[in-house]
Amino acid sequence: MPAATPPADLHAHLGYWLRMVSNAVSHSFARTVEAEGVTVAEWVFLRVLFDGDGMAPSALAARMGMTKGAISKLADRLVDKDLVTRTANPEGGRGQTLALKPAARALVPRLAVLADGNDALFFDALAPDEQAELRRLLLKIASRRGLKSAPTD
Amino acid sequence: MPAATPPADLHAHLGYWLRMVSNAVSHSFARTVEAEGVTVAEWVFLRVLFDGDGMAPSALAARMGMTKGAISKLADRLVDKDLVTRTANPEGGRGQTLALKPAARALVPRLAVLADGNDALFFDALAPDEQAELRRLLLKIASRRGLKSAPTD
DNA sequence: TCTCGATAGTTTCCTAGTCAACCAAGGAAG
DNA sequence: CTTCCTTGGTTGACTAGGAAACTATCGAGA
Repeated sequence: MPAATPPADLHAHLGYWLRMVSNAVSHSFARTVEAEGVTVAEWVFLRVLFDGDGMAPSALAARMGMTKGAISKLADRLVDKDLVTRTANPEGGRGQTLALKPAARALVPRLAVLADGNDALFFDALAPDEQAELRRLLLKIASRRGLKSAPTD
Repeated sequence: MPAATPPADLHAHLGYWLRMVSNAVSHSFARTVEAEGVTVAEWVFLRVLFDGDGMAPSALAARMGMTKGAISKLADRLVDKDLVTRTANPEGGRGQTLALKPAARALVPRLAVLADGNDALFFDALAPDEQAELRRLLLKIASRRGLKSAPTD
């Protein structure tokens, strides 16, 4: 009888390559936005708030796929940076509203440009039709698995 | 003149979808291997050591794309779990050798099965030729950007 | 043979998350 | 009206990793 089959190589898994490329893209983007004094999670936070300004933390948590606790701390940081306001429900109840300050509203478009540039940096290695194909495949997996919230890490 | 063009939507970026799918795959895998009492980084560590047993920490760091510090701590944990031995250079010098203990050698194939299963869980949403295409595209990006070390987070 | 620079590993500090316990505040059912 | 359950948000304990300072060793060149 033959020797036991060796365990699958790391490189055999699509998940491996996905993680490798994804990490490289995210890491590069993190370095880039650092110049604007912001983290990737903060960028997502601000971008979500840019449309639909005035959201509850819980809504952001759902939208960003993070826990309430993480959003709470993230909001703290952004308030400290004078980018976001946190206003309690006027009727004294619970529930608060997070909204962008003007500085953030001015910042988001600049960050968007950086995001575009970072995307191009990696995906311009592919021809336009290949980019479209990659998008299609990723969306197919995402929809099959019911993924909907934004990744941030 | 028209209103200023709005900043690109989060979903417009390929990096967004890449991160979303990658995170989902990794998170799912993390949950899975948890049953074997191991983290994803530990799995990669053990798998790398499975071939080429007896490696220096620095070699592992390079191979896994992690810092020396992270490897040092990772090795600590695995030694604590009785999966890895850390032997100092017999000649008293610096440089040490990390190697798998029998328990780890038995564990790796089980983890490999879990890795196979996790990959299938997500990528079976694609037809075989689509899987091949996805692999080709990811490899193309990885090679263009000179990515070579294993991702672990 | 000294010295200095590169290399190997560890350690400390920091960041950014999760998880789970907690503290309201609402609202429904009795 | 009151009791309880649920929901919104904060906090504290914990984890994993990066960066950089630190320690120790090796080796090359004067």
